[in-house]
Amino acid sequence: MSVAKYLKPTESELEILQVLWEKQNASVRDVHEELAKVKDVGYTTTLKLMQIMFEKGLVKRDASFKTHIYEASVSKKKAQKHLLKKMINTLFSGSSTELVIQALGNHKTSPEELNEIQQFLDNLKKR
Amino acid sequence: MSVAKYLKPTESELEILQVLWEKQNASVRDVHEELAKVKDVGYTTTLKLMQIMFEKGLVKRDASFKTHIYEASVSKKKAQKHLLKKMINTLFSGSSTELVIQALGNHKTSPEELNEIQQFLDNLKKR
DNA sequence: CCCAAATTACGATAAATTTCGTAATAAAAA
DNA sequence: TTTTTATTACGAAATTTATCGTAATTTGGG
Repeated sequence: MSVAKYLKPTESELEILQVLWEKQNASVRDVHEELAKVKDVGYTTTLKLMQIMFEKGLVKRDASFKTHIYEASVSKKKAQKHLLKKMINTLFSGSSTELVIQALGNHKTSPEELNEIQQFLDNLKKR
Repeated sequence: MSVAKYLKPTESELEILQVLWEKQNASVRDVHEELAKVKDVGYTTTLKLMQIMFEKGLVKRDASFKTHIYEASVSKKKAQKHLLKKMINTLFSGSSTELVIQALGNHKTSPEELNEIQQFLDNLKKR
């Protein structure tokens, strides 16, 4: 196996993970109501997706009560790290510098944020 | 329509675009041989995918000869811009700074590259 | 205890993606 | 010209993802 399945969320799965990362843990209804704000989708669709995610190991759940409580089994940071790396490799010839420059160039970044990044760079160089 | 289809390449389509961006233009065989280096896949599969990409408008092709010559119809830069933006929104709460720090933190970046980025930042601040 | 409301389980279907075999076509070689 | 070789076209099947209706289950209220 090249990469574990839980690091390859689909679009819909990622949307659900978003909610779980934000709320820490949530029932299907909680998640569904968040999704329903921005998406026209049925409750059982969300339920089914979350059940599948459970089978894949993408989420954990506490089933001791009628209403199961779900939680992401991958941290947001880990997912970010993995997907970012993948993007750097597939779209930026493996160069994180290229990606950084692209990211800063395309989006308007405030002076405060630029300072923050510069400070971060300075710290990196010190090591 | 929310987003044009050509900005939503699938995994396999992205692999093919990689090759086309690198080679500028290429026949199905050219592309296939590149893919075959890293992937076990049949020739007609690559062909079919490229035909579908043509129908979607993801690639252009010159069919005046028997062997059609393909070319990406989206620039690498444009695809980078779009997919990066999408990732920032879905995974980094819309903050490019967050993404940048994550990207630099996770990958070992050489002092030369760090300097390059700093220079880039300085130029950004001047405007 | 029984019922109503909410939830999960299940299964079927649809849609999109990926795969490849076979046939048709074109070009090059003999 | 005939044969061989390479390529494209076509269509079907397999796989993955997304959708939702209906049935079964659980639980809290009356």
